[in-house]
Amino acid sequence: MTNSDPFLSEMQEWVEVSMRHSMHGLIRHSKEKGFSMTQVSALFFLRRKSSCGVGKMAKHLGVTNAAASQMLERLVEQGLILRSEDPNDRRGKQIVLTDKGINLIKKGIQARQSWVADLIVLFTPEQREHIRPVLKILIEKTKQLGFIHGQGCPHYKSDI
Amino acid sequence: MTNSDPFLSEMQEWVEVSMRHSMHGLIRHSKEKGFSMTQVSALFFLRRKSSCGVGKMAKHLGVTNAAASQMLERLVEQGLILRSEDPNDRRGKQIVLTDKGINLIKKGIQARQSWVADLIVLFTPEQREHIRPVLKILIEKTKQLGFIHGQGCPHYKSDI
DNA sequence: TTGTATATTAAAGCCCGCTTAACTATTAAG
DNA sequence: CTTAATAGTTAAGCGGGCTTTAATATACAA
Repeated sequence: MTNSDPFLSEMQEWVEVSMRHSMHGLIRHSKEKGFSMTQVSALFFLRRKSSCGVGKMAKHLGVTNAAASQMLERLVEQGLILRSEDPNDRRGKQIVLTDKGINLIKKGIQARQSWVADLIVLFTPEQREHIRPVLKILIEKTKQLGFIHGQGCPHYKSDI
Repeated sequence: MTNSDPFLSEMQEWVEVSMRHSMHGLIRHSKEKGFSMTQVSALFFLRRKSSCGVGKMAKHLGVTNAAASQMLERLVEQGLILRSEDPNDRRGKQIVLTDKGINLIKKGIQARQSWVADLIVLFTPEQREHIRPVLKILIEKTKQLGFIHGQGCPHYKSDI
């Protein structure tokens, strides 16, 4: 059960501690604003996709079309998304974020990242310069990973 | 709105990409097993605290005592936690994880961190040796942060 | 003993998220 | 044109998670 690779262990520990702080901020923010994780997940997905149909959203969330349709209806009522007919295929709908929805997401991201501002003041300028190139390569490789996964597993790309 | 500090931006970008992968794994795992985020959050909290009372749990989750009591009852029925009388104060209850609950959490953590194993193979041995000391200091400082926050803000320490 | 504070439980009711099944509307294929 | 296939909505129903309100049990203090 235990890890023999210290590099893996350290990476996992870093993910664990950073996740704890990020989730703290995001969950508290969502709860205060009265949004469920499903709704937040849907909004984050829309932010990445710019626009999508009901079926795409359902696939992303891993629920039926009916469930997605109902959930999106609530988001429309709250003024967070816009749902209009797809001009190319009138069977479909185009769903986009409203300004209100965009602002809500921005607040969510801020809440999720607020601890980072508290963290970085703990580093000296020398430490920062030492950390930066490592961060860059971590980000770069992790993004590659996302791309690879995106091809092999097109459904359920969580954006939270 | 935009960040002038490149170090802050890079740290935030890292949080964003790593969160996406971690949440992907955790949400999918929880959904497959049929557990809500509230339940998962409660189990993670118990894992950190070893044991706690209903009131503590309610404060952690940000809900009323009644809500926490009901949710814990469901976890008892599922065999994930044990709820017994506190011998020191017979008004209270002691809640601890069962082996089944511990195993479920371990699976959740694995699901959350599975992408890390895919990530680290992308690094050369030289890169790993370069990254490791940086990870150590990031972890160390972030843990300090958690401790500071824990004193100023004793409620709502999210463990997810 | 009599309050008073603390902690847990029960009951009623609401909303959310999900499912299945049935339905409408549009597009594509024969 | 008829028949399918596709996209989305609607309705009924279930259970979860939450609240408020009220009831209960224990501990401690005057």
